[in-house]
Amino acid sequence: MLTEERHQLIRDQLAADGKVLAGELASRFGVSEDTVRRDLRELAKAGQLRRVYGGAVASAPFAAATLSQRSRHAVEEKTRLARAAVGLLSAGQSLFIDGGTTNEAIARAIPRDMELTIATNSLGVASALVDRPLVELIMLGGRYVPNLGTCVGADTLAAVAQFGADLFFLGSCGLDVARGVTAFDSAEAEVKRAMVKNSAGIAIAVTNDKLATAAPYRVAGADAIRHLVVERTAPAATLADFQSQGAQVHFA
Amino acid sequence: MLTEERHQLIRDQLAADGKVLAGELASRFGVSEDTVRRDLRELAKAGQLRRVYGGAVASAPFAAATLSQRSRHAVEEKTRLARAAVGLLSAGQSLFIDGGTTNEAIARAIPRDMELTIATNSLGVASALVDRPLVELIMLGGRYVPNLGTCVGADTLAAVAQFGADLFFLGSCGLDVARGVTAFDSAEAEVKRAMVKNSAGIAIAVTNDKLATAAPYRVAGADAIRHLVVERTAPAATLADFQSQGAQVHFA
DNA sequence: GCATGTTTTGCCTGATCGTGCAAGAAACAG
DNA sequence: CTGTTTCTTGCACGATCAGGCAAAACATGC
Repeated sequence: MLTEERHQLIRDQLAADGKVLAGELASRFGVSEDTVRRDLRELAKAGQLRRVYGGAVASAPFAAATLSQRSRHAVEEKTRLARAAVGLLSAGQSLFIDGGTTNEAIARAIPRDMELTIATNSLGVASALVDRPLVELIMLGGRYVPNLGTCVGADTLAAVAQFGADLFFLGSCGLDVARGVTAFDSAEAEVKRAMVKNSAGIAIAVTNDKLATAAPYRVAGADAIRHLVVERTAPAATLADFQSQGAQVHFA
Repeated sequence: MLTEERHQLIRDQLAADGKVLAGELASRFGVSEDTVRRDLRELAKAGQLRRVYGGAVASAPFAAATLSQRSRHAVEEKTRLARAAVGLLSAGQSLFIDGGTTNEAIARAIPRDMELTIATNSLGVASALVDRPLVELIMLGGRYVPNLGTCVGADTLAAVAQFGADLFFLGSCGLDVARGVTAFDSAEAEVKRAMVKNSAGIAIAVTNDKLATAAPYRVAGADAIRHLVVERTAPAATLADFQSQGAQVHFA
């Protein structure tokens, strides 16, 4: 097995799982742990991952948010949501993809052989898409906000205005039938609103903890949601409310 | 068996498997490993594959390119260059940082306690900076080009025009006293020129292999370079030429 | 046919790189 | 605190590499 091959497999697993274990890689590759450690050290030096005791995790922006803050359960759940969300896509579409860990999972779940045009203001989403040769990637620039992992501001709004999407994967901070989709940050909400305006349809993938909650800044009404991707365990009553507003519900 | 025949078979297997092993090819073709190595070397020179220890892999999609296209030595060398380049900075400055592996190394080398405003069109540079709380990061959006790892195009130019920098870390494809700084790609060169225009000073960090070489598209004249960061082993004659054009030379 | 020059190939040599092993240091868990 | 796991460092061995050299294959011109 080529050294290069191992490096690629490590990158792949990092993109998929967000982490790798030194011992596990060693037995999978049939080499000593020392060799794996050397591989990890090199990749870390090249900035492609962050070394931690026992293995490595994806380098920012995934890692910090994906692994340390969230429970493992949430990661798996989001991956499931992402797989279901990707089912809404068809080749040749153009998309807006918003920031947030769920949307990053969606970006990672996009199949490598699907041709798409994707505009995003999230560095995490963009990073997940860089090695998809069939994806035309438009980065929506602007002032980067570390807490959000996305770009916002006047420059971002100007860039959004130049793009039209068939579908918008909206990252949601709060989702309530009465309040609609809401965000915690004013500038963030502004960008989301611009994306809504330039999209033919809106899709939202959320974990249960976001359902029936609201944040200060309004992005869109509940009736604007076309597709809602939720966990199987989502409360039926809440879902029925959204369906009555015209949303299609998809289970992960 | 014709040389050309072998080359075609190698290309075929690369397209199918993504990798080839020197020893395996030798026994399959019934030639010595040396011959296979020569084949691989030629194909690599023509950019049709990427040579690695033990064989070769399909030439690089971005992720692989960033890291491994370069030898271990190059990574270390670039890290050294980066440390020296960071020495040019002082707190409170605003910077343009261009794409390229050397500039990504510079971004990683920026101290965590330094306050800076940084605009970049490179996803790699941006990713390296996301967890630096004191860095105000401006992402220059646009159409993302996988081969370059940067955003280019009209949107990028518009974003560059809105920013002014004290210093511009220019990624150089070719650097020659007569031809100046040159790039391989037309759109890339255009963005670089816009950054040059909006910067008070230009800094370039290069490994020896870029010195005294040129690419098709001109970015700036040699006299525009204020700081040139080079390896200790850089040829003195070449450096003297740049110094006579007004560049300060810094050794890694 | 024959001589000459070029290209290709295999082998050799010294150098480099990747790997596993061992010892000591460091990080973690109880 | 103690014991365990993981990590780094140094070392040795084998695999792989680039460059030089000479023989063989091939092309070219007379």
